[in-house]
Amino acid sequence: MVTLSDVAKQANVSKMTVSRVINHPEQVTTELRELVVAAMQELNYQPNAAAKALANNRSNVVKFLILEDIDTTEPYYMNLLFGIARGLDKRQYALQLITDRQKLTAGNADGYLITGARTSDFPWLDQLEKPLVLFGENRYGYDFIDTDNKLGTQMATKYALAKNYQSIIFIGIDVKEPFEYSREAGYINTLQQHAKLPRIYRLANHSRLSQQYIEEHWREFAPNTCFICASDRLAVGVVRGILHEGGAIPRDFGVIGHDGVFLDQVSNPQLTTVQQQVPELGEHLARMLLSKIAQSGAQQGELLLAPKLVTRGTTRE
Amino acid sequence: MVTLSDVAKQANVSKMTVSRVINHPEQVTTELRELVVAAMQELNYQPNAAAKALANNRSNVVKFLILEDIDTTEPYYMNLLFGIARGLDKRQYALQLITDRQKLTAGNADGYLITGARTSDFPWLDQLEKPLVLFGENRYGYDFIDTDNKLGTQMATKYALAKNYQSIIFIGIDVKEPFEYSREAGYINTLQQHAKLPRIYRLANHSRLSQQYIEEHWREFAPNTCFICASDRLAVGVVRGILHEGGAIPRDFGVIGHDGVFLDQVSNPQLTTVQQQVPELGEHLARMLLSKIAQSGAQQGELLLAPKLVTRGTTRE
DNA sequence: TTGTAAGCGTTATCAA
DNA sequence: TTGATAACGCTTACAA
Repeated sequence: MVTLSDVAKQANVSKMTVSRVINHPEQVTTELRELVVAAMQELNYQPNAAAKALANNRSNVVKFLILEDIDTTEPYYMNLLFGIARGLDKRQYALQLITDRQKLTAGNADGYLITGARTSDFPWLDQLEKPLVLFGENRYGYDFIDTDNKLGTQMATKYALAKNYQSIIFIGIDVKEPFEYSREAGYINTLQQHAKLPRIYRLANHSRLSQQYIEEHWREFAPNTCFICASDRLAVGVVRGILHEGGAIPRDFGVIGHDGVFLDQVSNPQLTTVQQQVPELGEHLARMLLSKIAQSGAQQGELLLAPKLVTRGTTRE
Repeated sequence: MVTLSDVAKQANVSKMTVSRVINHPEQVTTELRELVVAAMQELNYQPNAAAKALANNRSNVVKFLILEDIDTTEPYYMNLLFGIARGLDKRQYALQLITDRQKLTAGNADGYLITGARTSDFPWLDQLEKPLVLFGENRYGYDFIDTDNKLGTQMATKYALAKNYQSIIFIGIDVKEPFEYSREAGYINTLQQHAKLPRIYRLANHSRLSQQYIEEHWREFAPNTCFICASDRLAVGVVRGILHEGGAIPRDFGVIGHDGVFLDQVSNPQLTTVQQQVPELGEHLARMLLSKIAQSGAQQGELLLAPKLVTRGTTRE
């Protein structure tokens, strides 16, 4: 294994000069810096993360806690995880996946990424001693990153209006969480701007339930209606319900989902959906946490990433 | 931060005794050991992974390389990842996710977990200097863990026969990989034992293709046929094709998938499928790699985990 | 600007 | 069986 000392010898300088070239290059003269850089390349020097971590009183590990039930976690998290991994990689950070909150404080970590946190979790979040970034909106001042949920449903609703669907109905998820409020708000705002009355139904997030709902209330839905759904799961059920009742998609009925991960593509027809930029969200999560760690816990604020409206088979051309 | 020294003081012993209690407890007398354990608990001692790693010339990091295209990786890997995480956690190991093989040897790691490796990858795998375990069958002597693919299709085929489907057709994935050969072998064996002739069709792994295939060859399939599919994707397409042609599932046509992750449940009707024990596979992967690391790279052999046949709506009661 | 020395928390080695 | 010492590779603090 090539160490700092090896590089130092090769470049005829002290270990410290090599260390400075890596961490504070501006403190080193250009000639020495170039000598050292050349030596590092020649020897293919790979810094030892453990030694660095020990000297810095760090662990170079970040924990990712998923509070939602795994069985229900759709493919979504896979993409998020890859984004996080990409963000951590650049700084040689590794990841620990946690599903049991008890294990969060066991072992070492420099900070925490937490998803699925609800209001009831905030008390124990406050007890944590390491920097923390949430994935998902909250209104209590925790740093977070999320999709711009409001913008997403605004885009979807505007699109449905532009495609001349007369009646626009929102199928929401029956939870009292900020992401759902934001999605509903985007829908309501846009309708109001067009002097239309909102119609919102809320269901647990299962395709079976939304399918059943559509079938049972079929007579209430006139042709020329578009359903804006708070998830692709709900959207898939709505599509099935409409097809089961003999409705024509996309001619008489439009359906727009939300999330845009996997399910939208395997469904038939493929869903028009508000696609979250999941890997990018993950990468920003990692970046925000690392910079919070570097700034010894300083507040980072919030970051909303714009989603993309992907138009496919469940809305008019 | 509580260190070994703190515990040592508290217990009135030397650091080394504390270290031994942790790593070689059999070398310490019972009384001292109890004293030390008590002190560790009282102070809530958490070993410093970085220091341990440095002293052991380890990194306490394992890299997980995914060679397949992420976009096509279904939810499957999420579960695998959680299994791996669980296996690593117990020994305070952290994970780095890699999708770019170039990055595998950048930075530090004590070993590699690799999935999606094909024969063409073996040359560069041989160049790797750290212990390595593959996820997925291979016949070149690399240590690996996989589902017992042959057993899975045997179970599926026997079940179809037991349910009195007369004709049993295999819809395979059109790749030349051991897992596919094993799945086909399980099907062929079982049919031969029942003096029936195998019928195998191979397609790329997309539901659209299998649906299309069924529709285009519909007249070739007599009622009382069961399709054994090499993936849930293919199975979902087969179901759609049958329904589209007006076939009755499960009365006249049975469909059995393979994998049992997510897709089987969101499909309608829910699939009968050969369900892989994915989190367990992940946990065993981690365990095998850690023990290989501990044994400085000793051969670990192969491990096949039995899948479960989950019977649902696409086969007869 | 560069180098020296000490220390981060742990473990292996060797001596008692 | 237990303890003192040195070492792992790096960085901070201080000296030159």
